[in-house]
Amino acid sequence: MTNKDLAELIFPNIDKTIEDYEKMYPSRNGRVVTRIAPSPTGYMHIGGMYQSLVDYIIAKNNNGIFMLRIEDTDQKREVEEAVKLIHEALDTYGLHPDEFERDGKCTGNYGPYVQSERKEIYHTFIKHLIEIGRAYPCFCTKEELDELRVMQDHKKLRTGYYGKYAKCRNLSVEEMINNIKEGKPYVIRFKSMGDFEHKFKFHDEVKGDLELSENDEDFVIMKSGDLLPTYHFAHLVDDHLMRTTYVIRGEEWLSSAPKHVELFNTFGFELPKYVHTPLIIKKEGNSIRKISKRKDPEATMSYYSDLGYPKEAVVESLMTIINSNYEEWHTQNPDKSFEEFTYNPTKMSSGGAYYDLEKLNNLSKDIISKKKASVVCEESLEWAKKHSESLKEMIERDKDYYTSILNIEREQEKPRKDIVYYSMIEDLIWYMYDDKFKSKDKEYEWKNITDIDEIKNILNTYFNDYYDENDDKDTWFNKVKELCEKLGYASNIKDYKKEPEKYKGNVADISTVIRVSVTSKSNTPDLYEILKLLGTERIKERISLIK
RNA sequence: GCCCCGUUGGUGAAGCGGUUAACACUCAAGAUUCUCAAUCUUGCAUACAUGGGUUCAAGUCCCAUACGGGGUACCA
Repeated sequence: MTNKDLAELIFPNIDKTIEDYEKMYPSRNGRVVTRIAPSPTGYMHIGGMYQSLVDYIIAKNNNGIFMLRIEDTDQKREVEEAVKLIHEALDTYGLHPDEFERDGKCTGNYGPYVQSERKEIYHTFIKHLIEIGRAYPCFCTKEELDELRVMQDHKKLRTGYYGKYAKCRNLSVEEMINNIKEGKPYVIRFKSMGDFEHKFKFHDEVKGDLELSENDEDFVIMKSGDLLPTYHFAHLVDDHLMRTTYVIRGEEWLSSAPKHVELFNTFGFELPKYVHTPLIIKKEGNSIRKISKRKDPEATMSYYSDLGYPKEAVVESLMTIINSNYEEWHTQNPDKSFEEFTYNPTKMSSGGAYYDLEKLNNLSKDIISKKKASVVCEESLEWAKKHSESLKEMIERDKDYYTSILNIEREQEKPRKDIVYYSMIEDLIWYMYDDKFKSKDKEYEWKNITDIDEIKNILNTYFNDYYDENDDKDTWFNKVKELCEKLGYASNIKDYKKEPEKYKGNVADISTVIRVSVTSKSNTPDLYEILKLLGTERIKERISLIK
C-alpha cells in the first residue's frame, strides 16, 4: 500500500495532471494581473469596494488585467442574489473587470471564475499532494479537535493541529485506507514541514519587509461533505493558474501568509506579490472597530445609492483612504480620472483606514457643485426614478425650470455647495413650486422684523414702487437700498453699526423680509435670482398669502 | 493564552537620523452690495503612548511596558 493507492482511493476519477492545467492556462508573459475575489454573502460591502478599487487601479496603472473571481467555497453562507449584486456594484462605480463569469459564460481564457466550478482542478492538485506524501486524510472529529484546543489553551500552548498534536499525520497508509473504506468521514490536511521557531523574510507591498514564523500547522485544505477546498488551497491553485501577479486582500490575511508561502513553495510555484490592505475602521465612542455590515448602514454599498450620492464622490472618498496623497494629486489634476493616479502601496496608512462620512459629504458637495445644472438634473432624475416619486414628478413637470433653480449660483468660480446627495434636493427647493409652497405646513422664518404691519408696508412699497423683474442685479440691489432709505433703514451696514439708534434697521433686515415673504425661509440661495425665477405674478400671489 | 501589526494636536494625516514637526478638517474671531450650511482673511493648539538604550544628534533605529487592532475554524 502506497500513497499512490491512497490518492487513487480518494480521487478515483481524477486523471488529469498538474501539467495538463499548466498547459491549459499558460503564462501571461509578465502581464500584471489582479483579482477581486469576493464571497457571495449579500450586498457588496464597503471593504469589498475599497479592495476592488485597489485591484482595479493596480491593473490600470500597469496596463494589466483585472479579474473577478467568485469565492463560493463556503456554501453555508451563500446568498442567492449576491453574485448579481457584486456585478451591479462594480458596474455602477465603473470598475469593469476584464475577466469574469456571468450566467455560466466566461469572458477570458483562465476560467471558470467561480470556485465551485473548479472542483476537479483542486482535486488534481490535492491528489498530487497525497501522492508525494504532503497531504493526508484526517479523521479527527469536531469533539476531538475541541478537546485538543482546550487542552492546549489550558497548558498555555499555541492552539492548532501541528507537530505531535497532528495525530492523523502518523497514521499508516493502511490505517487511512481502512478508515476510508469503513466510511469514516475525513478532511484532507496539508502535511507541513515548517518549523515555527524558524523565521523567514516576507515582503508585503504595504508593510514592507517582515519576519514571520514558518507555518507548522497541518491545516485543512479540503473539507468533508462538499469536498471543496478551503480558502488557503483555493488561493494557491487559482492565483497560480490564473497567473495572478498581485494578491490584494485585507490585513486579516497577513497571519495566514506563512501557510500560503509553504503551499507555493511545496509546488515550486512563484509567489505573487502581496498587498495586505488596512482594514476599514470606524470610531464608536472611545473604541475603534472594523466597520460592520450589521451595525453600520454606511458599510453596505446600497446606502450610497439609496441616499443618492454621485458615484464619483464614493470613489473619491475611498481613494483618499487608499492613498493619503490622492487628494493633493487630484486638486493638482482636477480633470484627470482616478485611474490615472499612480497608486503606491507604501502610502497606505499603516493602522486602520478611517472611513469618515463627513469627509464623503464634503467631497460630494464639492463634486455636485462643479457639475453643470443639466447634469445634476439628469442624475437626480435618474435617482428619483428609483427612489422618490415626488421628486421625479417635480423634475418631469418642467425640466427647464428645475434646471434653472439648480443653476442659481452655480456657473461661477466658487459655486454654491449645498447639495450633498440627490435625496436632499427636494428639501432644498420645494418652495420654488407653488403647489408645495401653498400646501406645505410651513413657518415663516422672520428674523428682526416681526411686526406684520411693518412687513406688509415694506413688501407693498417695494413691489409696487421699486421692484422690476427686468432690472439687472446691480440696479436691483440699488433699488433695495433706495427702499431702505425711504423707510428709515440704513442702506449700508457700516452706517448702521456706527449709529444704530438713527435707524429702524438695516438693509439686511429688509432683504430678509423680502426673502422670507416669497420663500418662507430666512436662508436661501441668491435672492435676486429667486425673484427672477418666480416672476412678478407669482410673487404677488405669494405675498397675498401672508397673514 | 499564543502569534502578528499598529500608537504624531480635538479629528484625519505628512515626516523615514539634523525641519520653527507640514497640510487638511473642526473650533474661534473678522470680512462681504442681502441671508447662508457658500466664499475669503486671521487665529487656536501643553501633538510625536510611557520608560530605558544606541548616537554628536531620535517621532524617525533597538529593547521593555501600556493601550488599540487583527489572527488563532471543515469562514472567507
